[in-house]
Order: sequence, then C-alpha cells, then structure tokens
Amino acid sequence: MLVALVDANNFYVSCERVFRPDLERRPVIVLSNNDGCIISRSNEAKALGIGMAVPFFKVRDLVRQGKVTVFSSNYPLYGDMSRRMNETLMAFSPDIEPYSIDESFVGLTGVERAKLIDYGQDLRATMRRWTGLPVCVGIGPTKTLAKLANVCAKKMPEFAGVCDLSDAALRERAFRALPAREVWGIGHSAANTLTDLGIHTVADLCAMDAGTARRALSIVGSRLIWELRGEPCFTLETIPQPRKGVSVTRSFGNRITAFSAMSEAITTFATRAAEKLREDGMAASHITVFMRTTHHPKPADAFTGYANSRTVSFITPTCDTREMAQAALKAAEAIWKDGYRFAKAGVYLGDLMPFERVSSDLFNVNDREESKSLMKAIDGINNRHSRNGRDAIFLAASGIRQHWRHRSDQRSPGYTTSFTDLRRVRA
DNA sequence: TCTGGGGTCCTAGGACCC
DNA sequence: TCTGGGGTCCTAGGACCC
Repeated sequence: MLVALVDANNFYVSCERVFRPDLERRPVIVLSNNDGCIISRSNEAKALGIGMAVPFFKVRDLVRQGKVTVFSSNYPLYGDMSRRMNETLMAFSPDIEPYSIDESFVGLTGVERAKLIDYGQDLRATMRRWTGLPVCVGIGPTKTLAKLANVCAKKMPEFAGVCDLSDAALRERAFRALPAREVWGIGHSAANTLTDLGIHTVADLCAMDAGTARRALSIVGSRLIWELRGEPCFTLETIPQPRKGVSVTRSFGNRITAFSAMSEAITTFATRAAEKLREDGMAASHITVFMRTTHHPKPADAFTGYANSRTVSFITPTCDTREMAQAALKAAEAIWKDGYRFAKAGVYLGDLMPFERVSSDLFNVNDREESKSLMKAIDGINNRHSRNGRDAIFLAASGIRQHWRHRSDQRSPGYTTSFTDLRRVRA
C-alpha cells in the first residue's frame, strides 16, 4: 500500500482568499459558528501569536486596530471548495477517500517510486491552478505515516510542500525530530500519559514495547504504533459509509432562562436534524435532547451548573419533522429546570436506517405515506423559495424572533453557491 | 443455611479527529 | 459580556440471561 494525504493549508482562510486576493500575505482569521472562537488562521495571523481555538473576544483588540481581517465561517463556500478539491484529485487517482472537509487520502497504486515527489508537486500545482487552494502532500505506506508526512511537508520548508516517508532512513530522521503529540490519534491525554512514561518523540513511540503500549494507550495506541512501523491497520475506504447519527447543537447568543425560548430552539434543532436525515434518505430510531449551562463559571461564582439529557424512542423509525419536534419537546420538558441560564442545547438522532427499509407499523401505513408526501412537499418548497433551503415554511413552534440565536456578523458572500453573490468581473 | 460464573447487550462517558 | 459544531471509536460497568 502506498497512500498520499492531501491537506489544504489553513483551509477556511485559503477559501476566503481565493475570492479576496488582496488578503494574501496578510493576517486573516476565520471564526467558529456563532463567532465564538478562532478555527482557522493564516500564517501571518499565527505569527502574531494568535492561537488555535482561542475565544474571539481575546483578540478583538487586534481586529479593532485593523491588524487582522476576520471572517465568520461560511460553510456553503467551504463545502463547495472541498467538492472542487476532490474533483481535482480525481484527475490524479481513481481511489479517493475524503477524510474531512479539507483533506483526502489518495491511493497511489501504479505511481513509480522514483516519481512520487514529482507526482506530489504536479498535484500541488494543479490544485492551485484549478481551485486556487494551496495544499501539502504527505506520502507513506500507511495512513498514519502519510498524515505524519503531511505534518513534515507543512512544517519543514526544505520539503517544499511534498514529503515522502516511504523511505525508512528518512523516516528515522523525521521521527527523532517530531514530538509524539504530532501522531494522528495521540491527543492531549495520551500525550501526557506518554510523557509520564518517558516517551517524547515519535521515535520513542515507535520503539515502544507492545505490551506497555497496549496498557497505556489501549488498542488504539497499539494500532498506530504498527502503522508507524509501516504495517497498515487502516485501509483506504473509497466507498463512503453511511453515517451513524445526526446531531444539531448550538450555543445561544443570549442565555436562555424561559422554557418558551428553549422550546423554540429545540424545535428548530429537531427540524434541522430531520432535514439532514431526509437528505440522506434515512430514518432515526430515537432522539436525544440535551441542555446545559456554561461550563466556564467564574471562580468567584458559587453558582453550580446543570446539564442533563433525555432520550425518547420512536415506535417506528421516522424522519418526520413533526414527530421529531414532538418527541424532542417531550424530552426537553422532562429535563428543563427553572432558574438556570442555559448556554447550549442540542438534539442527537441515533440508530439510523435507510427510510425505505423501515418496516411499516401495522397500524399507520396511511399515516406514513401521508408523512412522506408532506415532508417531500415541505423540502421542495424550502429548496425553491428560501435562500438557505429551510426558512420558507416551518413549524410555528420554532418561533419567529429567535432571540437566542447567535449572529455571524462577518460572513463572506456565497461566491460559488448563490447567484446573487456571484463575483462581477469587468474587462 | 448455603447464594456462581460466564456471556451478551446496552449505555454513558471519555478521547480523539477536523 | 463574550469560550464551536459534528463526527467516530473505545471502554467500563450495569442489566440481564441461563
């Protein structure tokens, strides 16, 4: 097996720059949903000391001083750019596994060993020309090594954006230079465990005794050590697997203290979740509702938080917005407590199955047919008559004013997904 | 009076990813 | 004042069964 990981540099910032070339070589950041924290930074922003996942209010001064350009996240744009990335990759290999919005694994069977670096450089240049996006390419005999090679390609300028770790000698050198934390699957907690064991570099990790690794890091750790040694534990998955759950969760712009507002929010989340489910042609067996207060209490504040969740099962798996909303409200009522200031809530749909495989409930075959055509009509109207595909027609219980909603003040236009936002070019 | 052990399934919670 | 959202996987422990 030989596989490449192609990963965009500072993806969300790069997407914004494609349509704002004036922002090249300048500090740019993109904020999370609800403008809460920073989730993408240009290299220039990183150089200013702006950290990943830092709450936006901590850098607001830099923005006010005009030192940093800031965008709210624009997922329709990023999703479309992601699609373009994968289309470009298909010109290079028939075996593509999209792994996240900004990275894909690419199968390299048939590429000559000696030409791997040229292949990677050609891919980078083509990607830049066809999509405007800068990417780095990591190559290796396992997915974990390809991920690690990508880290090298990004961080070490001598690789010029393409790193091939299929050579064992080069691998040893890189392993000694990289902290264990850089390995795919080693998070905060595992890194601390490793430090306690005296394991600091990837080289230390790779040389770890199998039994110790199993005890300290469980099966996950054993697998990644095999992968580092060049023995594949993960195969290339070119056929997308159906998802196992759907969740819709939000932090609130204003804390919620009244059940009426909470029920609006929960109805809205259930509606959105049901829409996602129908897009995939799936039905859910149960719905879980959760709500919680902030988990960032001030030290001086004696106030203790509250968090709870409740699951309601459907007699027959469903994707009907009305059933979802009804069940969600029942769950929300059960866990609601007066006197708290709720900061976040959400719904989760689990145990999914294809809608067409749901065996009809003996007693409501007609209801099911009616539900199917009603949902189809609603989705049709929303797709035709609303900008975001969901606001033309909705349950009244979702509320109109929605004071709890967050805003996204700095959102860029839908350059590639909305006719009204198309770029104008004069010649 | 003496009160097992092994298997499966489910769920909650944690860790990790981007 | 202000700290994201959407996923997957693994494990431990409880419930249940025979």
